[in-house]
Amino acid sequence: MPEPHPWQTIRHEVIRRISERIWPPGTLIPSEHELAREFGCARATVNRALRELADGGLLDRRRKAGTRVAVAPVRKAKLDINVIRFDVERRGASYRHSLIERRRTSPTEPVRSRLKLGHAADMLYLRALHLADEHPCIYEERWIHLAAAPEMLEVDLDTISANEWLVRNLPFSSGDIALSAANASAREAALLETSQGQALFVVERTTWQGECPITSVRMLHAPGFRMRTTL
Amino acid sequence: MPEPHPWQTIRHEVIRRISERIWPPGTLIPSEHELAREFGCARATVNRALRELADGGLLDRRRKAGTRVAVAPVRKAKLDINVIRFDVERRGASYRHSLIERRRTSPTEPVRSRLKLGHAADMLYLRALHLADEHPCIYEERWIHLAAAPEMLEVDLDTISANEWLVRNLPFSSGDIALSAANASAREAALLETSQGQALFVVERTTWQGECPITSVRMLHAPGFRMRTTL
DNA sequence: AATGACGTTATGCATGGACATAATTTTCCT
DNA sequence: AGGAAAATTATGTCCATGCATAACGTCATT
Repeated sequence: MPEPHPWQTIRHEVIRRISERIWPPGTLIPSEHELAREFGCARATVNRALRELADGGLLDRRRKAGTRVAVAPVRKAKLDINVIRFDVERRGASYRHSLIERRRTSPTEPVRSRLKLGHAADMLYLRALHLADEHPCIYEERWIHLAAAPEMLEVDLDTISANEWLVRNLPFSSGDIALSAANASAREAALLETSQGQALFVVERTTWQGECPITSVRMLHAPGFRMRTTL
Repeated sequence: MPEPHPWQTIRHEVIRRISERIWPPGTLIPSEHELAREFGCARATVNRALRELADGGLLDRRRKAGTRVAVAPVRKAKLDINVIRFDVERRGASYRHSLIERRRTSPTEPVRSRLKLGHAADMLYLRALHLADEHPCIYEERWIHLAAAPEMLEVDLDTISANEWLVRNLPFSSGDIALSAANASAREAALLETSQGQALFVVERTTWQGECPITSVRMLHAPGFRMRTTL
């Protein structure tokens, strides 16, 4: 068995002491100096281990005050936001996507406010369906800010999905995501081959390049979809 | 304005070069040695910056092969999993929770398989409502493995929610989360003061201490709930 | 008793050097 | 030509040390 690196060993040992209540929640744990002496390593190595745990929410660290086991841990779960095609293909299904509508227009008021655009703007409005093994799995409605992505007008959206083109060509610097649930409208139900009123998992995402909004999308997942993660 | 630390400056500069397509997706960026020379700092400092970006999915790093700008970035969004009471109180509402049912029993088959328990086990089954300003915001159904948390039998669940007690007293080492959407049953609708069939946001969470399952919970959020995060 | 200055202390970050590891490239042998 | 072995190289990690910074405690002053 290959021996793990020291900082991983330390991290694991700290987790053990916390989960076995050797260091119950709220405990002030030994300083980096003391732990470095205990584990026979440099302080930087202890720091690396403790910093990772603090990032994960298991420890609270403050200068001078020391390091405490978090009392009410705000655990951080990492969600992987992937290109839809990859998710589908990883499940062993064939991927296809189909454009339903493509219109060059001005955004409606709610979209403008979501993108923090005060004025009207030249945008592309898309509606598309993502299919796994020819069954619809996601229906998306998307606004694309043409000032941020003028090349989008030339892209053949039957070959590549807007999402994938954007991700490949406009690596964004920030974005926000909202997850919620909504009842399917009659139109949405028809597209997703389900019935009106069916509960759908909704992902809304807006991405920015610095101050400039790029795209805002609302994705409705077919019934049965579950987003999983670990913590 | 206080000047940020060198590694943050470097991280930011790398993000800039990626988002402005100075280094388009797929580019092999300079080695740590070269960047260290360029920024006039130690290689470890560059390493810290690049490692963070690779963790976030913006860079792909491989020994010898070098560091590339991710082609199809799997962006990582961090979800904060908090104690419900905090979320409610942070919104400026008063929090209360109310126990609906408390039963000591054996788990049903689906619960057993979710907890990876082959045999029957002594468990506590709880149903409870979380209220914000006296309006229901979450209805939860929870199973607690008494072998892992025997003290749970003594806890006054009108004073503290099961979730909060567990989080404070049994810091867990791992867990998994599934997010989905479901239509409200008649009973669920009544509890959440909504109508049957309403789309609800569902969070299912199972936590473990090493190999030993602690608790499995299904939380139904009242209509309008949105889980937000950034990336 | 409240306030403010100051020393102490634990974490945060940086440095420069080193060795480890993985993967590519080159060389050498068959 | 084909394949094995060795050199190369970029990242991964570690160490010892040092300074920077935030915050707690103490003690003197108002």
